Amino acid sequence: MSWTDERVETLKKMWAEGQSASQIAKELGGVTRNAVIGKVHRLGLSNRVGGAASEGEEPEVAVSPAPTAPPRPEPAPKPSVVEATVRPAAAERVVPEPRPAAPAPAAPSASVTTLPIPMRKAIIPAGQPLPPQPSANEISPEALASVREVEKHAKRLSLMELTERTCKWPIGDPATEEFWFCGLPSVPGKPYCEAHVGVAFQPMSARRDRRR
DNA sequence: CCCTGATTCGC
DNA sequence: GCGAATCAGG
Repeated sequence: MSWTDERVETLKKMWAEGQSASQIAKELGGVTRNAVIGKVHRLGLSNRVGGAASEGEEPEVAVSPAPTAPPRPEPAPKPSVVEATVRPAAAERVVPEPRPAAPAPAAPSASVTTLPIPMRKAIIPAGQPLPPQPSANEISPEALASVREVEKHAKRLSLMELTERTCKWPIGDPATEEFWFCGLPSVPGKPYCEAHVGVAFQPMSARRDRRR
């Protein structure tokens, strides 16, 4: 592969957006991140922003006002399909992506930290109706408990911190602060970790047998 | 170990 | 000019 004008354009664009060299390399294909970095330097667009020089990461918010397509965890095999109970005023939904994640206030018990009693909205997000959530009874109680246990140890990654080797299972309510991605090591080739693969990919028979 | 960018240097 | 190897770091 060679650096055609088009490929260079993609490189410039992505680099400007703050994409990492490896992500750019994947996008372009046929080149390694080293090649991308080498090219970036030759093009003289090294330090992305005037300031900072050293060190590794943290996308540093807002470098570009109009990001094209924010990388999102592939829609992937939907964790448990749905019998979405469309809510009344669900008219203006913007995110059609079905998501797993439990509606329950996550791990309530010990997670109560030391906060007074602020956010009430944290419990009732109101506004945008939540995407269809797989009802708890879609999976066996044991499995559910097991997953909950694992989720306590989740790495709690943000969208930007996800990689091909991190579990992309969302935990919590996207409308609140109580939201993050599992982040544990994903099963090679799968988008989720061992525990979440278990609840995400269920044999049809098992699912049917469990339905009421 | 995973990942990041930076540099070097033979081709 | 190119990019693998290597370095330095989180």
